[in-house]
Amino acid sequence: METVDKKILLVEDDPNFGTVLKDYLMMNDFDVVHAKNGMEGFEKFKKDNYDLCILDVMMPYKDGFTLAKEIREKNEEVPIIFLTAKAMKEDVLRGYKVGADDYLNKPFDSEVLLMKIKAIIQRKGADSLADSKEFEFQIGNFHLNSKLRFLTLNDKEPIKLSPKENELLRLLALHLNDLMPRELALTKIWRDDNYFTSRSMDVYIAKLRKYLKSDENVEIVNIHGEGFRLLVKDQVDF
Amino acid sequence: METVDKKILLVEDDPNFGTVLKDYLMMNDFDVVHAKNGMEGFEKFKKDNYDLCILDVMMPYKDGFTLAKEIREKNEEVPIIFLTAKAMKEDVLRGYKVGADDYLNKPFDSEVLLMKIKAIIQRKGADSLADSKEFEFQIGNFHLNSKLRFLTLNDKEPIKLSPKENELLRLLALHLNDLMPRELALTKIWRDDNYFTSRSMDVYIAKLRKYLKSDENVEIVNIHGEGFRLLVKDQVDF
DNA sequence: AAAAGCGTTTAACCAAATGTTAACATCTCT
DNA sequence: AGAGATGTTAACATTTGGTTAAACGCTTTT
Repeated sequence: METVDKKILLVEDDPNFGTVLKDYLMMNDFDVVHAKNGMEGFEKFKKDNYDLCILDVMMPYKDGFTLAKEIREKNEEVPIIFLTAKAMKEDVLRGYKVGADDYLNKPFDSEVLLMKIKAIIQRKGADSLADSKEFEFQIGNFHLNSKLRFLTLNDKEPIKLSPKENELLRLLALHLNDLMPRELALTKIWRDDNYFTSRSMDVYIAKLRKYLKSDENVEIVNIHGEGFRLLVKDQVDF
Repeated sequence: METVDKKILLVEDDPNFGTVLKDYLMMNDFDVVHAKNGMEGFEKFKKDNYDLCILDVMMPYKDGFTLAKEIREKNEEVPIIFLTAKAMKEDVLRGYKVGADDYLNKPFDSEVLLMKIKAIIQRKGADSLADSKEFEFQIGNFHLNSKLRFLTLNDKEPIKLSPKENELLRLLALHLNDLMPRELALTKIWRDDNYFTSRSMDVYIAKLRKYLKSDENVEIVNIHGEGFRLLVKDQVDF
């Protein structure tokens, strides 16, 4: 699933600490944008989509809480972790009130931060893709580029997909290992849910199965009366 | 779904601390089940469905990490918070590795814990609102995914359930250890309460019993003239 | 303009999954 | 004991899905 590195917004005014932390996170395969204060942090936040925000509490011009509140107004979902030097109880409570996901006291262990980041992103990650404009998917050993309508297995010659094949596989990939309801595909792709469109969809499922057959760990399974499930066996986590 | 209190499993061997914490949480409108050790905690976990687990790390017989791992095998979703007296880095990392959602060092501020609990439960709730997380159940050693219509026992091959089997088991699980009235299933699932639907339901009860037979601690008992009760017995208690 | 290529739909047939009913055995309550 | 409720199994009916191939419509090629 992890086609693209997770994007982190780091807002930290201490240039030394900020740079070290940024480098450390980048070494661990995160895509980090570093803002030097609350203002800049908010500007950067508005310009891009982040998977996580790490905010220093004590900052000039605009403190971490205020920034968090502004971020929450724009986006209720994005996880927020606070960094703070002082561990005042009031601060901690205030942090959770503005919707923090976690809280870390400086100095902290970088490995611990990393674990927290992974834990938090992993939990959030699952369904945030649901409506995004993602067009690249990893499906077992396959790679689907649904913009170019290519399905590639390792270094084999890419399979060209027809528009319907592509849309259907993309919908399945968006619900990877989960149910993709029949009705969803019919309304989204065929724009009509009746006997014939449903039969047509089955024909396309058969076509996709034929393509996917060359990786035995990938399978489209039917859930009778409900829909289909694009299943990837033998999954490895990071 | 009804607005029922959130159910918390608290596993803490220190009787004083455990009781105080339980009372505090209950005062704050949580439904708390208190287990005195890891074994008991796991038994309790299997017998019911919880919104959150709070596990002490240092416990006799079975420590919090081991317990967390067992819980994770049964349920990948339920949030876990660790309590620990010592704040060893290795422990913290180990906790996150087994899928912790948070970590607290004793002594901690109860208000902070409350905030964390609320943040975590809220976060989970938001994530799963899209497809309403009301479809995963723990039934003894079984795990029911009523969205994918799977009934899984430990690492065995999942049993595929038919729509009616699934709906019926789900209704029973919603009333775990409690009466599930005949009439409820008939009106909700069969949409008609007559002689034939009632016989049909009995056929499905028989099918479910056959599936559930492989865990002798799980049983569907009849309450003559009233309905059925999905019962999870305890195996160990000390 | 006819032929060929392509994506899609329709049709037909078969296989699998699901649900209902009937028949009979057993249990529970009075 | 006896009536009604429940348990179990199997036959049967129905619904849904899988597959193949032909038909259709559209665009490009000859």
